[in-house]
Amino acid sequence: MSTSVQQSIRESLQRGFGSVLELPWSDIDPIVRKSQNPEHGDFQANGAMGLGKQNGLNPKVLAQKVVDETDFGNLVESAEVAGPGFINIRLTDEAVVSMLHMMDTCDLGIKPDKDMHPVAIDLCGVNVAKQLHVGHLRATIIGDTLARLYERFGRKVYRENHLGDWGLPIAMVLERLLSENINLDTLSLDDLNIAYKEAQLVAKDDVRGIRAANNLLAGPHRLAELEEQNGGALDAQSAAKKVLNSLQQGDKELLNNWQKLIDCTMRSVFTSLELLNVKIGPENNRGESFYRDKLGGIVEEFFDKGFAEEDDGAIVVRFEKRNRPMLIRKSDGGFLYATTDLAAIKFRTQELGADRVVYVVDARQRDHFKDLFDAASLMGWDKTTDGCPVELVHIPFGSVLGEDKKPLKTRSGSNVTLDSLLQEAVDRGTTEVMSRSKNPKSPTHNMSKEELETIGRQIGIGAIKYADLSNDLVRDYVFDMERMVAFDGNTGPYIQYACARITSLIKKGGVVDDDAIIILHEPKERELALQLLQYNNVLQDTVKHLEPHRLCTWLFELTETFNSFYQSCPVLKVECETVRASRLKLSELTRRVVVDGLDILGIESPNQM
RNA sequence: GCGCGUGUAGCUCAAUUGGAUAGAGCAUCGGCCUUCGAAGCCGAGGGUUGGGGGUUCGAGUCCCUCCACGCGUGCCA
Repeated sequence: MSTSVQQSIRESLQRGFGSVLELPWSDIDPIVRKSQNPEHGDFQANGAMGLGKQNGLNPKVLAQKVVDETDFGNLVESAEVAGPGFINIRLTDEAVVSMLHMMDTCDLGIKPDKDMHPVAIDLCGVNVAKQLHVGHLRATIIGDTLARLYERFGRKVYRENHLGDWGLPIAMVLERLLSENINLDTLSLDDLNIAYKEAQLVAKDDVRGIRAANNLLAGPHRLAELEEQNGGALDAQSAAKKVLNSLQQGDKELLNNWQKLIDCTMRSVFTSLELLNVKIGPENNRGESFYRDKLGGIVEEFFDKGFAEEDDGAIVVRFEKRNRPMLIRKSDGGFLYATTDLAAIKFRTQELGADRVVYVVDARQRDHFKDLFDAASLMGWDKTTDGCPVELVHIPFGSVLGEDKKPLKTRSGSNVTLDSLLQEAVDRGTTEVMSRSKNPKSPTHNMSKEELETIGRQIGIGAIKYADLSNDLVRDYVFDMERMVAFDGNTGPYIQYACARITSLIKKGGVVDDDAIIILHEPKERELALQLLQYNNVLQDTVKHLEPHRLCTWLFELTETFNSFYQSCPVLKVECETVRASRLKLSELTRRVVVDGLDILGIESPNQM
């Protein structure tokens, strides 16, 4: 028997439908779902309506025949036909108990994926000389969570931090700093950031761009951006090009200085990433500079295969299904980010051997990834070298908005840095924990300041991450710190709190008996058991759609279900020893699942709070 | 102009990808602490799913058409 309830029911019904319809059972989808309404049983099968129609049978008659024919073993207590042809199924308590015991292993019933190819995830997207801001928040934590999810299924994951560490922007910063004789060894990221902005301001002579954008009726966002860049000193730009040229020639001293900019940036970045509790370190750095010597070859390859052509001095790749071409080389011979991305996609599929490449990049770059993926498949990089088809996926996430529903800015109108955001969340979490610990009844009452700060940090960071991951990724969301760190409602702290209560309950109850038998007499016990059995399904669903909010919603439901159970079913105070052991075991299983689920979301589970 | 996306309760969001009476949480109102952590539990009110057509046993979900907002739109990343 499989630990996935749904799978077991599905297989039984596949055989049932197969025998009634005289069709190969493996082709049949009985569409088994968890029932929304408890009155309709534990699960329902919706397949009879469609299959009846396809085979010229009355769906209700078909459903009844299937119910009569299907051998559910000891799994099902009742299977009834309702409405236009729903099959409502209620499981036997014995089956629920037995599957729950099977889930009670160290992997919690999650079996490794059969696919042994690695997964590459493009995430974070740091730019050298630029401070992390809210925009990086999503690319980082969504990417890290997807990585953890794949790892939970035993997949090897390459977290690819595709640094913006090469090209004209960096050369401009470097040129500017060197020309002002600034000591690169004592530089702070703030200094760098200022230099970056100044360099951007002076070096971009983009009047033509504004005119073109006006003609094209570009959005206000883009226009503002272009106007900001206007101001044009061409000599600054040519000086920067000289620096870039020397860098590309391999000038030792210059490269040495360039490395200092990267080191300075990454020192600060890794401090933030560590606070964020994401598994991204120096080993994940593989930025634009890594691909710098491959770009010419990439363009050559497109030429060789006849997919590239010259147009107005630039090199473009054209696609049959749309007019918009992809530029892979500028008319001045320089390369673009598209070229680097092509080199990266080739590396990831052909050298790393990934059969899934996931790009966690904001939704505004949809068109770019369409082009990129189509170009990659023209070149045959949509298959690994051992012939496995590669899935290229862009996760287009929405923007983080302020209260005014515009991209989040500080009061003065500048970008909100990630550090300031995280610090505020940590402060709020810590304040709450501290104030709660003043209560003599609180388990945190006698804790040291350091311990309380640790918990405050776990809560604050967990709040931000949960708020981000718990809604549909493609949508923009309004950043509301107040709501995120609230301890009631669908928030990270609510789940952490529920988990802390279970932990302390178990601690108080002494040892959990591994051999205890689970007993389901009370409706709330059964409800909790059924919810726990969904874990496998939810994780598979989450990894299939790459939508963390599915896991979030389910975890919230699980903790709600537990709290409800806990309210009506005494655990430690129940008289009957076997019931006590059973409820303790249910609690322990819940705790382990919540901790595991939160860990996939990159959220810590404090024992007290 | 063209392309892409979004629109669900006062607010913030779900809806098992076409399934049964559209569900949660905040907020509001009403109950439950001398009993395992009340950061909790139980209950109530609140909806023309942006509008209008269509497809079918069944549509928030698919198709068409309007509307509103956002984003993108050839040498930035």
